[in-house]
Amino acid sequence: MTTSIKENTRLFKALSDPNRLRILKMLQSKSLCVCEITEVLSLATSTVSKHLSILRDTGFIIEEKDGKWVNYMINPKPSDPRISSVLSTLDFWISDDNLIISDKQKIQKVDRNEVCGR
Amino acid sequence: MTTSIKENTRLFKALSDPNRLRILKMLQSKSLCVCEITEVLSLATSTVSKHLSILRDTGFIIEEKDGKWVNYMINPKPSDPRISSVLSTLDFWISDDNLIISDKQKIQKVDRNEVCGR
DNA sequence: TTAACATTTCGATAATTGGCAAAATATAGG
DNA sequence: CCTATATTTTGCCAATTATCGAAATGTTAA
Repeated sequence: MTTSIKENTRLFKALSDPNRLRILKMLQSKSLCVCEITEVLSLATSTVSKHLSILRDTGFIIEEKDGKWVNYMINPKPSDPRISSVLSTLDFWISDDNLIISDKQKIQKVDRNEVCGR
Repeated sequence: MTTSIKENTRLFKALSDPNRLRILKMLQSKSLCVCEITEVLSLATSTVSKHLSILRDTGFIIEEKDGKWVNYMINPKPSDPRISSVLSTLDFWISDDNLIISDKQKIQKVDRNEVCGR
C-alpha cells in the first residue's frame, strides 16, 4: 500500500468537494447510473462524469456496464484499507444533513427510463 | 456537532494539501513555532502562517503565545470527535514516507534561536 | 446502417487556492 | 520610546479545479 503524502493528499482531495460527498452518500444507499445522479445534483452530465472518474480512480467506487448505462456503486472490496475506513466513517459523520436526506428521498423515486433521454 | 456536507468538505479540504499534512505530522512529534516550521518546509513565513490558520480554524491544532513566539501544537482535546479520529488515523496512514521521515529528523535539530532572526 | 440515447473526452472559462512580498501588528529588550 | 524579531494580514499573481457545452465514443434497437 502507498502511504505517501502525495497519495494521501489525493485521497483527501477526492473527498473535499460537496458534490462528490453527495455522490458517495447516494451510492451508499443504492447503485446509480450517471444520468440518475445528474438528475439529483442538477449538474451537467459531463461534470458528473468527471466527479465519478475521480472517485473511481481513488478507489472509492467501481463501475459496471449495463448496456447503454454505466452503473456506479461503492467499492465492495477496496484493496486500500484507508478507503474502507473512510467509507464506513462517512456513514456516521454525515447523516443528518438536510441535503443528504433530500438526496436519499429523490433517488428512491428516480427511474432511469423516465429521467434519462429528454 | 455539525455534520453538514459543507462542514465535512471544509475538514477534508484542510487535509488535502501536502504542506498541511507535513505540518500535522511534524506537530505530532513536537510543538513548533512558525519560523521553525517555515525552515523545514522552505516556504515564505506568510504562507506557513496561512496554512496554520486553516488547521487552527478547522480544529486540528491550537496555538499558545510564548513571548514573541507563537507555538502551535496538536489540539489535545478536540470538541469534534471527527478531528480526534482523523488525527489518530494519520498516525498510521502516513509514516514511512521519505519526506515525513526527513522532516522529523530536521525538527529534532532545529533551534528557534538559531533558525529564526536572519 | 441509421437513429436515439448514455457516457466520456475535449476546450474554454470562472472561481478557488497556494504562493510570495510588503505592510501591519505584537512583543521583548535596550 | 526605539529597534529588532516573530507573526499575521493584505494585495497580487500563477496554478488548479469545477463547471459547461460541444464533439467523440459506445450501445441498443428499429
